Amino acid sequence: MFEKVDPKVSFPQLEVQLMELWKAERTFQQSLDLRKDRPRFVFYEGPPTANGKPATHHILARAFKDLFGRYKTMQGFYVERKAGWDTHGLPVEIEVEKKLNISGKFEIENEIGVERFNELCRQSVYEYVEDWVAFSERMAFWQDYDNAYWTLSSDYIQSVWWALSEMWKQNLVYKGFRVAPYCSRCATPLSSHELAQGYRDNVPDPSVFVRFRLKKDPNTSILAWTTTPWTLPGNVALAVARDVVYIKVKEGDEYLILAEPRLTVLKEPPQVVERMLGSDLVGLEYEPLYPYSVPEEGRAQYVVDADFVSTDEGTGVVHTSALYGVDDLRLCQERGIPFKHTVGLDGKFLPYVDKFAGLHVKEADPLIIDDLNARGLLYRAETILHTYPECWRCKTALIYYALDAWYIRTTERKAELIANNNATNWVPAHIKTGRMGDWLENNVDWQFSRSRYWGTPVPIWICETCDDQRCISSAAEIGLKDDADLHRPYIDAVTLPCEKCGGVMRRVPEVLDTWFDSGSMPFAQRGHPRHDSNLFEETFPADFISEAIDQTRGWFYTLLAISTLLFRQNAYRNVICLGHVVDPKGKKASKSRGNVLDPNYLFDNFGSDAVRWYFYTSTQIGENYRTGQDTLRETVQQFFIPLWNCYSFFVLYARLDFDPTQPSVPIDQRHVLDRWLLSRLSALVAGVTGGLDSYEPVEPARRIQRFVDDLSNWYIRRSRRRVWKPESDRDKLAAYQTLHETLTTLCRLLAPFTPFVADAIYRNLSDGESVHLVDFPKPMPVQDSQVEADMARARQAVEAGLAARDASRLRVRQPLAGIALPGDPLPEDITAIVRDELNLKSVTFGASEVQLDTVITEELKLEGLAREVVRAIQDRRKKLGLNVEDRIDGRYVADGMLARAMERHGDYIKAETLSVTLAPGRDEGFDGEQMMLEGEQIWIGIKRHQ
RNA sequence: GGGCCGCUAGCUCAACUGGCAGAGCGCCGUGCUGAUAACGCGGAGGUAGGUGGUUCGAGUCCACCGCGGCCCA
Repeated sequence: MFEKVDPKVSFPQLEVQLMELWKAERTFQQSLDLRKDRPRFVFYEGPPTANGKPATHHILARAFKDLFGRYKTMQGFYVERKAGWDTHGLPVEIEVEKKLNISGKFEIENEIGVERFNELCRQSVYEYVEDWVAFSERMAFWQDYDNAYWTLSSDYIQSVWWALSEMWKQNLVYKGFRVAPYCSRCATPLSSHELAQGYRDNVPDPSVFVRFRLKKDPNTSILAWTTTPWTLPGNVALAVARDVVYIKVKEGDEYLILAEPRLTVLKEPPQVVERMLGSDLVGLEYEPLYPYSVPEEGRAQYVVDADFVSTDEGTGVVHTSALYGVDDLRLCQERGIPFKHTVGLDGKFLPYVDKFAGLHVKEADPLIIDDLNARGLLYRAETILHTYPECWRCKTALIYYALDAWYIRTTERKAELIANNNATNWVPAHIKTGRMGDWLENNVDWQFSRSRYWGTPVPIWICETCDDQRCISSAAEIGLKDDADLHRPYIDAVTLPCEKCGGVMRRVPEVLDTWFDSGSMPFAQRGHPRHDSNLFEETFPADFISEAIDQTRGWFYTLLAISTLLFRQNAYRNVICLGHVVDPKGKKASKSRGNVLDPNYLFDNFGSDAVRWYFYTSTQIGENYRTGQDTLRETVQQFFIPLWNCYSFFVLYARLDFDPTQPSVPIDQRHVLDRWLLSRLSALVAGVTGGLDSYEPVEPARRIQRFVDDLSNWYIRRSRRRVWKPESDRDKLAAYQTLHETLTTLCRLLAPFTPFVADAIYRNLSDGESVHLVDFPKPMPVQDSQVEADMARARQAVEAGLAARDASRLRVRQPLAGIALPGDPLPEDITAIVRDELNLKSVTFGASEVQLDTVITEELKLEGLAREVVRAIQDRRKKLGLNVEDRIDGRYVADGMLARAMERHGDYIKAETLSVTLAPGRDEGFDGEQMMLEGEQIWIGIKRHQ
C-alpha cells in the first residue's frame, strides 16, 4: 500500500533523500545497463572550465542536457553521458598568478619557473572538480564522472596533436602575424580583458600631420595624420575612403591633398584647386619617408582604399604601418603589401633603422618629429590628450605590435563550413542563418596559438639551421612514452634532428587555444586514433548538444571547424542554443552589481527541480532568463504544490479503500470525468513527445503545467465526492484507477524534466520502482474529442452561471431552481456536472442567452440552510482535528427556519458530515460553538463517535 | 563602430500564416472549500519602447532611433 504523504512536503529535503537513494542503488548505472544493447543516442558534453565554482547559470544548459539524456533513455536509446573537463587556458593561469601574487611572463619564467607554474595550474583545476560533481548531482544532472575526459591528459593531448597534424598534412596550417596590445617592458601581449583594466584618460601624445610627396609631382603632398610618430619609419601605404570627397588645395607654393570634411586642420583658409573622390587617389605612389620599409620585392608606398578610414579626425588619410595596427595588418595582408618589423620585442628600433636604432619607440617620437621637420615633411605637430591603454601591471603605455602567430586556413573551407552548418538543426532556428551564419560568412583564419604556458603545446618543430618545419602527431613520434607529461616545460626540451639538413629542430614556444582542445572532444575523448576508433566512429557525430549562445564563436564553432576540416561534416546534428541567466531587471549577473544568485541557496530554498522547471517553462529557447527569488517562489507555488496536492489527495483516500490489484474498469464504463481526463492525458503524452522529438521543450513543459492545473482544479475538484463517499463502489474504483494511471503517467512525462519529484511520487505509487527505469509513455487509445468538446462547453456554462449568480448576489451554497443556457443540449452526465457546480435543480438548453432563475422558494431556502449547517459542522470537524473517516455525533440548538431545516434535511446533514446521530439539545462532552447562519442563531456541538 | 536577439498589463510571459490584445502572479470586491500553501466569478490595470512608412486593416511587414543582452571590431 502507498506510504502516507506529507501534504506539507519540503522539496529540497525530498531531493536530498532521493539523491542519496540514487547513489546507493546506482539508478543511473541501472538505467544505462537496461539500454546497453539498444541504438545509441549520442550526446556530447561541452566541458566546463574546471576553474571556479559552479554558478546558477551553469544549471541552465545542464538542465537541458539532462532533459534530453533522460528522455531519450526512456525512449529506449542508450545514452552515454561522458563528463568532461576543460582544464587548460588563461583563466587557470590567472587564477594561479593571483594565488602566487605575481603577474606576467617575466615573473612566471624567472621567479616561479614554468615547471612549478604549470604544476600549480594542474593542481588548481583539480581543486574544483569535487564541487562540480556535487553540484551536478544536486541538480540531478546524470553524467559519468568516473570516466570523464580531461583535456590535460596525455591521451587527450595526443589526439589534439593528431588533429592538428591532419590539418598540417592538408596544408591548412601556416605561420603569420597577429597584432595585439603589447607591453614592451613585460614583453607580453595582453588579452582583451587585461586590456580593459588598463585604460587611462587624458594621456598626452604627439599629434602630427605629415607630408607624403607624390612621386609624379613632389610639389603636391598627401597629408596624413598620426599620434604614433614611431610607426612612420614603418610606413608602407596610405589609406583613403573610396567614396569620400578629397580636395587639393594650394597653400603657399605647395599643394596638399586631404578629405573635404577635414579642411579645418589646414593652417590657412583653403584655396581649392581640385576636387576628387578617394577612389581617384587609389594607386598614386609617393616618396617613402624613410628607406627602412621599402621592400626589396613587391610594391609599397602607394594609396589604397580601406573601409576603416573615417573623416571624424585627422585628414581622412590613414598612414599605414603593417605591423603596428590591427587594421593596418589586415589591409596589407589583403592587398599583398610587403612589410617587415622596424621595432623589436623590447620596443626598441632594430639596428637596420640606423637613425633611431636602439631607441625605445616613445623616446624616438620627438626625434622623428624633429627629423621630419628638418626635412620639410612635417606640416603640423602638437600634443593631444586622449584615452590610451597602459599595462595594468607596470603602467607602461602599450603599443600595438604584430607577433608571430599560427593560423588554420579555415577560410579555404568556408563554403564547406557554411554547408555543414546549414545541415544542422538549430533551436532556435534563427541562429543558423543569423548569429552563426553571419559569423561563418565573415570567417577569418583561426589563429590558434597562444604565447602562454598551461595548454596543449603546439606540436610544431622548426629547424634552427634551415627553418624546415614539422608537425608531429603523437608522443611516440618524438620518442616519448604514452603516459609522459606532454606539457611545457618538458616538451620544450625535446629536440628533433632535421631530416633535411641534419640540424636541430626546436618546438615553437606557443600552446594551443583551449577552444582547439574542446573542439577536438568528439575524437579526443576516445583517444582517437590511438585508442578504440570504433567507439569514436559509433559516437560521431553527436545527435544533440546544448550550450548558451556565447558558444557560437566558441565551442559550436570549433566543433564545426575541426570536424569539417577532418571529417567533412559537422560534429552535431541538433543543437539547443540557450540565452543567459540575468537578474530580474534583465541585467547581467556580476559580483560587482551584487546580483549573483547562489545556486545552493536556490537548491536549499526551492529545490533543483524548481530551478530546472523554471528554465523549461519561463521563456522561449534563446531568450534570457530573468531569474530571481520571486520567480522561483512562484514556480513552486504554481506547479509543484498543486502537483503534490493532487498526489497527496489521491494517497489520502486510496490508502483507505483502494485495491490496485482489482481489474481495471473498462474506459467506456467510467465516469465522464474519467474519460475526459484520460483523453486529455493521452493528448498530453502525444504533445510532449512531439515537442521533445523536435527539440522544442518549452511548449511540452507548459502543456504539462496546464494539465496539472486541469487535474487539480477541475478533475479532482469535481471528483472529490466520488472518492470520499464511504461505500466502495465501481465508480469510486474507476476514479481511483483513473487518478492512479494519470499520476503515474504524469510522473513518467515529468521524469526527464523534474527527476526528483517525479521519482518520489512514482515510487510510492508503484511499489518502489524508479520512474527512471521505465519507458516514456505512449499515447493511449482513449482520445475522445466529443467528450473534450462537451466538457469545454460545460466549463464555459459554469463560468457564465457563476457570473450570473455573482451579478444577482446569490451565493453558490443557496440552491436555485434552474438556469437556461444557449446552444444544443449537452449529454446528461456532463449536464449533471454543471448542475452540481452551480447548485441548481435543473439546467436546460436552447435559450438565447444565459437566464438564471433567481426565485428562492421556502423549499430552496431550507435546503440552503442545511448546506450552511453542513459547512459549519465540517468546519468544526476540521478545527477539532478529526480524520476524514472519523464518525461523529452531533447536537444542536436552533429555532425558526434553521430548526425546520435541521429536521427536514437531517439525513442529508448526517450523511455529509459522517454523523451517526444528530439530535436537538446540549449534551455533556460535545465541543460546541454558538454561531450565526443567515441571520439566525444556532449552537452546534460535535464529538467523535465511539 | 558592425551583426544577431529581445522590448506586449505593476511583475513573468502568450497570441499559426497581418484580421476585435490574452494568461499567471500581485491588487480590489465576492463566492466556494473535509486534498490544496489553494480555487471560482467579477473588477481595476495596455497610446504594444519611440518615430515614420506599406496596407481596407500592423503587436505581427519595412525604415530609422532608444533601451537591454550576446558576439565581433
